[in-house]
Amino acid sequence: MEKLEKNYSPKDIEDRIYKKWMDADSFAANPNPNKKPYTIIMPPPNITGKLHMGHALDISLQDTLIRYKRMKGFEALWQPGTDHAAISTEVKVVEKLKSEGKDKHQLGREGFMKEAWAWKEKYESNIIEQQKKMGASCDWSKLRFTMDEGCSNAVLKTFKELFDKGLIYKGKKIINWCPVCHTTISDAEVNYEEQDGALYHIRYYFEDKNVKVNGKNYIVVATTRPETMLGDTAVAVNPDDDRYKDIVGKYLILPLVGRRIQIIADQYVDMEFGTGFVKMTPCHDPNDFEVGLRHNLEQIQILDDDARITFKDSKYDGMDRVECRKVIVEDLKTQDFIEKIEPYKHNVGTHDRCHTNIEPMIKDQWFVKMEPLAKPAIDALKNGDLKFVPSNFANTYLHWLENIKDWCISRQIWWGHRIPVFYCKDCGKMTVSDKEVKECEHCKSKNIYQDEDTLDTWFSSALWPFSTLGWPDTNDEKYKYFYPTDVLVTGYDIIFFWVIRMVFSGIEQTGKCPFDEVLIHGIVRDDQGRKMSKSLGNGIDPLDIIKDYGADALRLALLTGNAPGNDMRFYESRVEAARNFLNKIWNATRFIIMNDTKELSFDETKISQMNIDKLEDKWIISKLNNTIKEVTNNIEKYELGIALEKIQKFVWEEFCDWFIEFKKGILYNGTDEEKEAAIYVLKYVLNNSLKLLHPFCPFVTEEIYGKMFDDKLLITSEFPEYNSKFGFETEANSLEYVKNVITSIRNQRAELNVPKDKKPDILVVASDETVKNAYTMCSEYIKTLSLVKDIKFVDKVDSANKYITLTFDKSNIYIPFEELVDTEKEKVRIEGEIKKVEFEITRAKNMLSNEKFVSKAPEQKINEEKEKLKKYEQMLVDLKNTLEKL
RNA sequence: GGGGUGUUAGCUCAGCUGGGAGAGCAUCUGCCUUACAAGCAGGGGGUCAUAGGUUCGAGCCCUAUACGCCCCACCA
Repeated sequence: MEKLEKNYSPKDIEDRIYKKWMDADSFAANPNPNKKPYTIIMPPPNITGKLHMGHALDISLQDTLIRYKRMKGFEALWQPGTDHAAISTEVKVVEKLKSEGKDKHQLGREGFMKEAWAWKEKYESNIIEQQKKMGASCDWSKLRFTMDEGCSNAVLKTFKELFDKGLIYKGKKIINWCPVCHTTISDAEVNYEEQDGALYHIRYYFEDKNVKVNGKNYIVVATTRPETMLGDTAVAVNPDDDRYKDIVGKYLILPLVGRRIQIIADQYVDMEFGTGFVKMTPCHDPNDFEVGLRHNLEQIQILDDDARITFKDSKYDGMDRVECRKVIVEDLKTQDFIEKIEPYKHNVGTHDRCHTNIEPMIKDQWFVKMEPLAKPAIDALKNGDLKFVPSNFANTYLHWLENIKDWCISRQIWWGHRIPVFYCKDCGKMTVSDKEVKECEHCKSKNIYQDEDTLDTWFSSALWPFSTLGWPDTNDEKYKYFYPTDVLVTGYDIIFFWVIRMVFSGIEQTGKCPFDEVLIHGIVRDDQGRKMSKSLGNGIDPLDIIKDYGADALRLALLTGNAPGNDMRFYESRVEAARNFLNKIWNATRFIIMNDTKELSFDETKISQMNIDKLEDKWIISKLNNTIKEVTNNIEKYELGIALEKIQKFVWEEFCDWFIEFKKGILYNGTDEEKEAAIYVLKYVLNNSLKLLHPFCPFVTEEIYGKMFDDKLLITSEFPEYNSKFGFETEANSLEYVKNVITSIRNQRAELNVPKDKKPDILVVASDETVKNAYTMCSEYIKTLSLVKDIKFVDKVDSANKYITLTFDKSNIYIPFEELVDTEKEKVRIEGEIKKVEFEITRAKNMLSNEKFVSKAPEQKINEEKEKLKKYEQMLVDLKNTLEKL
């Protein structure tokens, strides 16, 4: 066995260990009839930049699960890949080109695509490097990309099938337009931001000067976007609004424009708000658009793709939308059309990628008809085919699906999957195909051209769970074996974007829900609870943390004490604590190696050879055994934070602080046989601890395991199993009793400031054989760990005032600190103890005398209380005795 | 407006199906004890937001209130 450095130093080991796994092909997962499959598909990171803390959490969770399942004997596939991230990437590439003095349109579609692919190559490899640094054990040989050939085939196939079923259609509808990115975006990509604006109250005069309302010959409409009045084609009131019943159907003259528009009645209008009149701009407001359809209103488009005004033969034509607003307001003021202007805060839709205010516009776009697709996705959840962890996210999921609108999937950008629709210049008909198209399928003309638009990025990621596994080839072995996948791990922020779309696409295309469970995690925030963002500059690069503390420490920091679905704050001190823990286990190993002078062999398959005769051996093995059971249980329920806390507690407290301390006496002064036995148990516990820990902090555990256990690989070892033979309940209880004794003596020493070199004999009065045995068997430990010279059993002591008295269940300890005992203080202390015990007795008595408790509580609980009562009553007698003697 | 969620130690958070409140950090005391000062030993610190209710028993379940956060809708 090699020696270990004094301090754990992650940077010396992590890259080397990762290479070791790669060389051994440990991450590979392939269809294997002898094993059960376990599959996680990685949410593909966008190739727009580097990974952030959120990714680090995502990776840590998935890697922990996949490593655990791998060790549990599953053929565990973690399918990696990246996402082309259509608009986001296109924006980045355009920016890059701009900085080089190039222009997208100059380059042309082909030239631009070349640049974009180069970008992809570069950023994809960065991302993969980072994932490897994190310890991600994905099967890299299966790396995929949403625009690779297989995924593209899946997209074409899906488009074609949905089109043939009538679930994809082209239509002129109102959509969200980003004037900067020059593309439509889906409803999900619109973010509403509160902005300061104004509510402009504008007078619209009646055409017929004789018509009056409230004694005036005009009405007042309120708007936040006065420039849109150029596209007004009506004014609406609520049909139940008694104030305006008489004027419905009358005509108004649009100020500045002179257009004749009618007053219509529609339920959409809220009578309570403002004046009760709403101007209708069907082309530039989604609600007005709907009203317009109901009333056959004229649609007048007044904005172009740059959000400049298009209003022929007017001074406004060609003005920017913001500029035009000022001019229009000025003109309205001059001509006395403005009633008033109020400051007004309101929500404005912005593009989530570039934060530009979006403009609703009517355009000819491609849509997915959602209602028929949503229903099976709703059913999947209701049937239990799909589960969320934590379960409350199911509400979010259902609410979205139950209120779903059609999904606009066409984008006016180049980077993405081009819509597989071809138009014939001769017959004018469309050809939709998942194969190469050479001619019009209707008239066989070769005079065809392809739709210029590409698909929403989520269209391809929706297929990710099966497109990565070989679909549409349903005979692909990977698909047959690994699909449907087991769990999807992702943040709650993309349930709408991604999770839902994968579910309905999976059900529609493969007939199966693509995963059984969705494990939702929260956002990693900064130490003040703010979202990490570029604009705030408060982001922490996972790589910086790894450089300082190692990936294992980062993983532990992210996983410890974190509950599914909850946000967490990231503190460097958390990482430090994690690193300290790793150093602890590192040094425990070092201790074992140093004391294993004969380099004894250890065969983990032959536990029966182990000599488990000491009390502390049975105790630690029983503790370990229980830890294994609980931790397994926690991991299976995705309670990784709890699992990790339990392992850490076991390793640090039970193993290091107690067990190793117990064993020091034997290792320093024991016989060879005793030493050998001790080393074996130490190795056994360490071996199992490493296995329990490996899924969480793979590097350091693998490193230690390699040094300790013949250079075998931990990653492919078996996860510990609960062993019913290792209960040892009685022995474990005895040792816990002794621990309590040791702690109590230490406590008194500390309270009284007893110097270390003062080692008294202690007197023990024990009323029970088991207790007495515990003292005898552990006498050496009590002596060493609580600095006691000797333990003497006596029947009683005459006078207590020479002693500090400690009372336990069925035993009392008397420590002769004659000159240190302040009788008065000691009395106060004992009286305090008596009060505590009396409180307990009262509590137990009350419970047991409560008829309802006795008749309704489970028997086990009642017996427990009876036991407690007995124990405390005995202790009370002992304490009172002591007090009397003082 | 609808939905979700939070309020537990000085700070950040755990607390599984209801059965005597936990961790890390911080803090105080004493220790350079030959695995580890990235450590050891010991201590202090909580009316589990408030008010009701269900229950033999509530941090946990129900109702209401207060304050906070998130998501959806997007009233011109």
